[in-house]
Order: sequence, then C-alpha cells, then structure tokens
Amino acid sequence: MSTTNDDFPTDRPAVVTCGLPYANGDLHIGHLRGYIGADAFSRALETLGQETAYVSGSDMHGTPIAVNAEQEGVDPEDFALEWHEQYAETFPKFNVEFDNYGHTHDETNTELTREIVRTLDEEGYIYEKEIQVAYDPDADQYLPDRYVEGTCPYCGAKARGDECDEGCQRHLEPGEVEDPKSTVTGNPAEYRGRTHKFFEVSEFADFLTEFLDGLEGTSNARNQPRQWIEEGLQDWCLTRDMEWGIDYPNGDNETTEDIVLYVWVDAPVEYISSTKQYAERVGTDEYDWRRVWEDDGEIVHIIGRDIIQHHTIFWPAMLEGADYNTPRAVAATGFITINGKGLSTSRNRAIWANEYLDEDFHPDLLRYYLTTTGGLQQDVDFSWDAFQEKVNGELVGTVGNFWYRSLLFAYRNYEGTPETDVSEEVSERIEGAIGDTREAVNDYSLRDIGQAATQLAQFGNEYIQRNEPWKLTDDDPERAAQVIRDCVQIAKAVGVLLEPIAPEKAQHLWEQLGETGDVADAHLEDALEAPPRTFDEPGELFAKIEDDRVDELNEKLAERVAAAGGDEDEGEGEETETETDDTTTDESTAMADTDALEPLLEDRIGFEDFQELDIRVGRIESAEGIDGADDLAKLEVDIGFETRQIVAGIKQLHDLGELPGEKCILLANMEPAELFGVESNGMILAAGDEADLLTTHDAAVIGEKVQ
RNA sequence: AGCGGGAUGGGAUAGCCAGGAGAUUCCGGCGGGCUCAUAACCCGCAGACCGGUAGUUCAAAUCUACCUCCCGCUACCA
Repeated sequence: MSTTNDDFPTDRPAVVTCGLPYANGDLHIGHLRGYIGADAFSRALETLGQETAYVSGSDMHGTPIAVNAEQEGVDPEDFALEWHEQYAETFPKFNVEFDNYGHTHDETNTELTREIVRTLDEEGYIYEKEIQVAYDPDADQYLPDRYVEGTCPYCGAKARGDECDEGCQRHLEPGEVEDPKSTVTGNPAEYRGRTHKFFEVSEFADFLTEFLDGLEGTSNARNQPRQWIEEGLQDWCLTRDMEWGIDYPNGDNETTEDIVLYVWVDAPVEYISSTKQYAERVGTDEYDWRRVWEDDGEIVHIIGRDIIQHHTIFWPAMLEGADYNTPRAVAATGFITINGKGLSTSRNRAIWANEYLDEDFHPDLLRYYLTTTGGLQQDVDFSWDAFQEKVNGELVGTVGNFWYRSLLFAYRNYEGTPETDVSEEVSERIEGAIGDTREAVNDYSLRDIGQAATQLAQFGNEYIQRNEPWKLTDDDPERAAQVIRDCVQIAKAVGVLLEPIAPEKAQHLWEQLGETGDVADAHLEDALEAPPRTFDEPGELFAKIEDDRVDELNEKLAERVAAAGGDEDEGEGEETETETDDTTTDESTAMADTDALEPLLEDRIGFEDFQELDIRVGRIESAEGIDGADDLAKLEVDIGFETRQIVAGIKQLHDLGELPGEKCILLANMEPAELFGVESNGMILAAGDEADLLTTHDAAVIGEKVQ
C-alpha cells in the first residue's frame, strides 16, 4: 500500500464500479451522473489499453425497500426486482454498458457475502454484544434503521435510525438515536436488549490511515474519512432484526434466522460478485476476477459523495479483514442542481431519466454535458439553457462541424482519404491530445478527457481554415490533398478520443470513415492510423437544439415544479440587513431595558413595500402540539376566505386548549414552509420571546386586512 | 444555528493538491476574414488589481491564519 501506483494503463486487470442503484424508485439525472461517469471512465481506461471490467448491480435490501414494499402490500423481493429490471433496461439507453449487472439478492452475492462474513468471524474481527434495539410494542416488531426516527445524539437534529441525514451526516449505530419513534405506527418506541454482531472497525484505524494515504481519486474521498478516523472509529453493527436481507451465517451452513446482515454489508460485496459473474461468463482466462479482488488488480470505485464513509472506512476494512485486495481509487462525484437549485424529487424539480429519453435527445448529449461540465467532485448545475449552449457550441459547432466539413470535402474531392502521409505538425498535435487523454484518465478527470477531444477538433477547424484547401484544389492539388489528409486523420483521432464520452456518435463517425469493427475497441495509437482509402458520403452527426425547444422544456419543468407545490416565486426577498448599530431607542410603554431589545432597523421601507404584506385578522379554530417539537403547535386559523393550517412556535407559551376562538393577526401571504413535516401556510404575529399574541380589541371582522 | 461546496473579466468555468513566463476555455459584446461546413468556422479587440486582511517566501490565484459574502441540504417560523 501507500507506494505510488503505476500510471494507467498497467498490466493488471482493472474493475470500475459505480454506486449500486438502490431498487426503490425512478432514476434521475443525479443518479445518471454517476453511472455515466463510471461508464465513461471505464471506456477511457480501455482506450488506453487497460484491461477493464465495468460492473455494478441493484441494491435490493435494507429497510426503505422493506418499508415501501410493505406499504404497497407486495413482497420486498418482487418490489426490488421490478425496479432492478427497469434499471437494467434503462442503462443501455444512455449507452451505459455494464460488463455485468447483477443484484445483491442473487445467489452469487448471497454466498460470497456469507463467506466474507464467516472469514471475518474466523479471523476474530466479529464479536457479539447486547444492544438496545428500538421496539414497537403495538406492532410487536423490532425497528431497525429507518423503521425508527428520533434525535441525533451528536448534533440534536432530527435523524433517521441509521444516519443523521439532516444534520451532521453521521452514520448512527442501532440504539444511538434518542427519543425513538416508530415509523410504522408513529408511536414512541421502546428500547429492548438484543444480541447483535459487531465488526471491529476500530482495529483498522492504522490500516485505514495508510490506505487513505495511498488512495487515488478525488480529494473529498480522502479528507473526510481522515477526520472520522481522528475522532475515533466505532465498531460497526453488522446485523438487523428483520426478515428482508441476507441471513447471518452461523457456523458452516447454518444461518441465524431472526437476524439478517445490514444492507451495507452485502451491498459492496456485489462489486466482487458482479465481477465474478462477468468472469464466469467470459471465462476466467479471459478475465481473472480473483487477481483483481484477491491479488493486485486495479479497483476503482466511482460513487456519490454521500456514501464516502462506506467506501473509505467500512468497505476497505472488510476487504482487509477478509484478506481481499483494497481499492486503488475512490472518486466521489458532486451533486446535480437544477437551474441553480437543489434537485428535489419530492418537489419534482428533477430531470428524470425517462423524461430525457422521451424528449428524444441523444444520450451522448447528456453524457457529454454531465461529464464535461465542471469537475468530477464539483456540484454541477443542469439547465436546459446551458444544455443547449453546450450542445450547440461544442458538439454541433466544434466537433460535429469539423467532422462533417472534413469528411465531406474528402469525399467530394478524393472519395475518401487522400493518398499521402499525415504532416508532422498534425501528427504531433494528435500525439499531444493522446498525451492529454492519458493524463486526464490518470487524474480521474472526465472533463479533461472530453476536453482533449474537443480541443483537438477545435485545432482541426483552425487548421482547415488556416490552409483553405478549397482554394488549393485547383492551384496546388498536392497541397490540398495533404491538408485534407491531415483533417481526416484529426477527425478520426477526435472520434477515438471522444468515444468514452460519446460512444454512439463516435461509432457513427467510425462507420462514416469506412472503418470496420467498433471504435470502442480502438486504442489511443489508432488515432494515428490511417482510415480506409475510400468512404461514402458523410452526414451530419449532431443537430442543433432550437431556442423554442428550450423555451418549451423550461416551461414544462416550471409547470411540473409548480404542480408539485414548489416555490418558483422567491421574487425579491429584500432581506433588510439587521444593522447592529445602536440606533437609539424606543420610548415604548413597557419596562424593558433597551439593551435587551433588538435594535431598530435603520433602513426605511416605502409604502409599497408595506403593501406587499397581506396582514389579516384571523380566528384560531384549533390548536394542537406537534409531536417531537418542543415549541411548535399546529393551528387551524379561519381567515374568512378559507381556513389555513399554520405552524407557530407557541406550544409551551400558551395553553393550547385556550387558543381556539381567539382572534389573531397573521401574515397571509407568507411563503409556505414545512416544519417537522407539517405544512405552514402563513405566519401568526406575536411579540417577543414570550410570543404574546397580537389581536384586535374591537369588532374587526375575520379576514379583514390590517393596514 | 449545523454540515458540505464555493468566491477568478458582463455570465459560466480552469488553474490551487506538487508556489515562479503575457491567468485558461466557453458564452456574450465589438471589429474583421472565409465560404469547404449545420447563419457554421477562423482571426483580432475590449474586459479580472484572481472575495478581504495579515503572514510565510527571492516569488502567492496557488501555502498558513483570521474575516466577509454566496450556494446546497437542513431549519423549533417570530
């Protein structure tokens, strides 16, 4: 370990994986970024001449699937399989071609997972411990992971049973979450003692530190786990009280019936299982999966940044403990935003995989966009406008145009590739691009892989323009042939170099050049090999995206988000800055010492600004506390036109039973918000920390405007 | 308030890990050229004291410390 790795290509077999798709819902552009990225990277490795397998599989276990299946009243296996099949059908449509795509519930993975756990057990890395497990007395069942919600013991945020997903992002061990509540019945859960299996991750701290020192990929995948190690590693509970999953192996062939392995135990093992399935299909002479996983192969994981911990702590520790090879690289991608805002499936602010396909855009366009916009670990914004700009500018204008003009010129004047050698200037330039590509792969930079190709095409445009062969065909036919010969070579080179990113388009070019076979099988050197002497009339490979098309797409998206109750207003929220200048004070009624009061704002607002506030008189119809919140109460408030549900932070400050019937003053055009899962549609006005409710003293009518 | 990511010409981005030439590329603006090509392509011009302050150094966009601001997820909503 920790010695410097040889550059790709090496003489060892490599495996590239993407994070396992969780068989629980539709795929969107955020998922696609990972699968396409890993696909492109594995293709690029092959172009370098590296022997590579690209494998993955659906992640079938875990509580979310169990919970969702239960809600739909179907078997978890059927539920997950249905998604699994849908995924398997979707990937090829994006030219994501796995050498093997399995799933975690299949025989191979079940066996291999048990075997690895058995080994860890034999090696003494697993021990038993009784822990407190949340239990729902009403439903008479234990509540692993997401069957339970509560409070994070570290940061106090609301957390799921397995992870502080909204707060500090920490992985939570069973029994850690405080104030547990059952997600099955909503009732408070109680903790009961149960015996579970633990993996001694803490024993691997030194190993992991060294492992991280030698780990390639993105920096976030190295730095984040270092902090966790410094803070002290906790042992990892491997088992759960539930039925859906892989039974814990006991002894030789026995399994323990009432506990299963935690989903994150068997999920990464699928990387190995899937590789194994691939090797068994093509023959282990063809691809030596044991060498990869048990000896010295190159393992590259491309994942989302939300699962760094699993891939840089638990997984390498498992591999090391069971005497397997550990990853060479973990590359963690950033997230995708849509029009500058966070992708949100619940708000339907997302570009869905099927939606993209229904719009009939070529998959390679999206591949190009997702891999070359921003660095791998950067968050990348998607908008149809940017998509159009990128496609029209770079793919149509630069690459497509160069391909077409070169081949067309060559076809018309020479019926193919002119018979002469490539000039030195051009072959050197192509070699430069080859070098850039090699470097980009070794930097795990997909963007640079794409850029090497695009920039070569740009050079091609420049070259043909500078030499003006259309002027030379009559005056200096030899020179003209030379220039076109060069251009055809550049075109071919661009195809070879762009194949990882845009495989299908590159293949079309390949065929236009009269090449046989697949461009996917071409290696870097082939960029310098002459294309066939003759080829047919070429066609345009990329089409422009028109403006009205983009308008249409933007509208569709906006409508959809609005329909899902989104917030496309935001307008001009003129946040008045709370100047802490002590603009002196108030002469108000009460006895408060002014130091304790919030200073008056200096900025004045106009009457128009005030008019934007729709303040109304309302009457509280009902009030009840919100479970789990100290202060929040859910109110139903009659405002004349309608009754609004409003969340207010007054639970402890008022006797909720006395509120119904009370008049109150509220801001009616407050942007809706969600608190503790409860929608709040307006804001009750109250004074100070004691939430002294504002009201009217005379006969104001419900719904009347305050001005 | 917590966690994460940022701040580079009008917009978007690279360079930062391994400090040193005129700070990259794309879009947009302005001017010119070409006509083989999808009103494409090529050339030129304008435009950035690389968020701020202090430090390390012969040398800082790049390293260190502090600060400010932005974005995402989250948010006990007055």
